[in-house]
Amino acid sequence: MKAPRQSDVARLAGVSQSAVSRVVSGDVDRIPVETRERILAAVKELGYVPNAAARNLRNKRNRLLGVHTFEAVFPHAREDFYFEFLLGIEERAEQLGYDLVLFTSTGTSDGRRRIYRDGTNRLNLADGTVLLGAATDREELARLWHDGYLFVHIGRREVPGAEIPCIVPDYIDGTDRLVASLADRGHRYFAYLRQGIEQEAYFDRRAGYRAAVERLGLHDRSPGFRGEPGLSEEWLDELATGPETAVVAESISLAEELRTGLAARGRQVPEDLSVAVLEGSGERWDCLAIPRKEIGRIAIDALVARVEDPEAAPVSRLVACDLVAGETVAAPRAKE
Amino acid sequence: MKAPRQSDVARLAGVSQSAVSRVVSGDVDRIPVETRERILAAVKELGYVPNAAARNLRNKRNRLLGVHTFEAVFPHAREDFYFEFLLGIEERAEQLGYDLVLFTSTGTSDGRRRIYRDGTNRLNLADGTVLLGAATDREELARLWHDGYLFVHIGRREVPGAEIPCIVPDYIDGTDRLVASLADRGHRYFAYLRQGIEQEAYFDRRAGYRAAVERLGLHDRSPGFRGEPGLSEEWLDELATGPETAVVAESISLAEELRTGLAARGRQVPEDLSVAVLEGSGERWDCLAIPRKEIGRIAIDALVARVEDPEAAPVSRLVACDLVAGETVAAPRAKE
DNA sequence: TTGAAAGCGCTACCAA
DNA sequence: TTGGTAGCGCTTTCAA
Repeated sequence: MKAPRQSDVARLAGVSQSAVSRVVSGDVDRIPVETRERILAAVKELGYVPNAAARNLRNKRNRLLGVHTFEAVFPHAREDFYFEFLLGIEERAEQLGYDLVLFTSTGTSDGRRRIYRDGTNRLNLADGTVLLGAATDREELARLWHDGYLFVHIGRREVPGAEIPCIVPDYIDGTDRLVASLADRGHRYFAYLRQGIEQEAYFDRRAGYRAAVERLGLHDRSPGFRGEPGLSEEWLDELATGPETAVVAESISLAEELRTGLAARGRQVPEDLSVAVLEGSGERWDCLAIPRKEIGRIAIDALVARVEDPEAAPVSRLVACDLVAGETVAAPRAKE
Repeated sequence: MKAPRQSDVARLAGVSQSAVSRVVSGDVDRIPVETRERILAAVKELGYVPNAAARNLRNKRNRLLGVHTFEAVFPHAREDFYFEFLLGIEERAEQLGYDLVLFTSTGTSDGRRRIYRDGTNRLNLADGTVLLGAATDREELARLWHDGYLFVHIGRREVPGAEIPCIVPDYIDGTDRLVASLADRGHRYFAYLRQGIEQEAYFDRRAGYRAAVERLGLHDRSPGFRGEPGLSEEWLDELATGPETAVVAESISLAEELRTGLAARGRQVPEDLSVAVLEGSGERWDCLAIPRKEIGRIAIDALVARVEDPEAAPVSRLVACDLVAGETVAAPRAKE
């Protein structure tokens, strides 16, 4: 019942162990057909299967890619956060013939998952790892990078002193195009609703917004544009009566708050005010769609490229976002 | 940039490699604190992390559990088929400090995943593997079992000549209890709607149904009870007018067909006829709920028990199903 | 064409 | 308490 080794196969076939190794690992060029068939027969008879651990040790390769999420995958998969990424990751890994390791072992009691635990990490089980998720501990990323691990991060993460390879939605360009499409429909007076989150992904949206406003000579006198988060009653009053005809919101919840506030003031979306959202939406908002599945695929490609060519330089990639038409944008209406 | 090994640490700390090994693998009893701290300092300075492949080769253990599904996980996760199982698997693996390998590499062009590919399999990457999914190739299971792999199968699978350890919902008992609960409410005349699927899980439901009918002295003259699948127009006519007051259906789709057919005959569920379903349901059917998450957890426990004690005998486990009350069962009404 | 042998990095046994 | 050393099963070089 013990697993047979190459030496067992070799003995049975009456050849040397190295011959067996050559045959089973497909380096078959210089082995006569007849010998090969004897070996293959012995392999079959004994039910020989190569020992993965030994191969890994020898080859420094695994055909194993890691997926590290900073919290449990499946509870969130349902909420679609990880889900689409994983879809792309799994699909591409399957196409390329890699297996996937889910790093689940380092969960802490608070539900977060760390990379290092007791100064050690298991990422080297895999040939390379995709990191994804919110609120990464930047120290860990920096250390990982310094330790020379092969990884890519989904979502932009800037860490001083390290150059993290990231696959990121191009929020700058996406936001810029979204604003441009509003301008195309005739909007000139804009307002921006900002969240209280200070993170790379939001910096990008703000940069894209500002760029479009300046380039297209649009007007924005909103607190959000000047850096103030949230939506005040005063601004709702302003929006209800002021010159603004289009609002760009960082989140669906802000957009919803806006719609409610406007309704209370007798204003409708999109008849009185057009609203677009800078994140994906299952509902009918006009919005920016993050191509999550594609990002997952690209992350695997980026990783595999480096696994298979260790000389290859780490690269970050921007992935274009789609503009999704909904029912919350219309042409501007002149206010009385 | 090359990963440091124990020998590097040893040199820096001025001790032998075996001392380093002892310290980093926690076998620390007989090492003076002072030495240990020197070693730990060297570990930290070099950023040493143990090589998983080497450990694995040496220890024959990985703290890695495999998950093999017979098709892609994520597309189906959404439909809730794999999802709840995986939730339990992930949760328990995390608690026990194991990582998970998703075997994605053996996808074939038709979307199915095999275990063996070119006579080889990668399951030995993991200490043990949970197999789950529909339509397993029984040959592969038999071979796996013969080759002495450590695995458990979610869902019952009988293979001649092999004794597959399975974690299965207890359909026999669950169906029996469901029928008993109908009988408790006063139902005596039953009908059974059978699918055209011949699989262990359905055999069990049928066995449980038969057992309850016989034990409780109930009546059933339905074709389904006698072995005929589907739901004919004739039977709908019979059910609309006959003595039956309760119907047990193997699937939601059969139950829906029934409801539609009865409605066409002026009969309502549950006023005229109570209906219970032998699978889970997001809707309002009275049904049997498969405790998927718990099964996932138990599968991991069963696997880990054997990983950690190779002497332990493989066991199959039955997991009790819950009866879920819906809106499709009522007390029987005397037919006019 | 074939085989002997040197490691891959680690653990654990045994001797000092 | 410490360290030398023998492998774990495999790949690959080098020599026959």
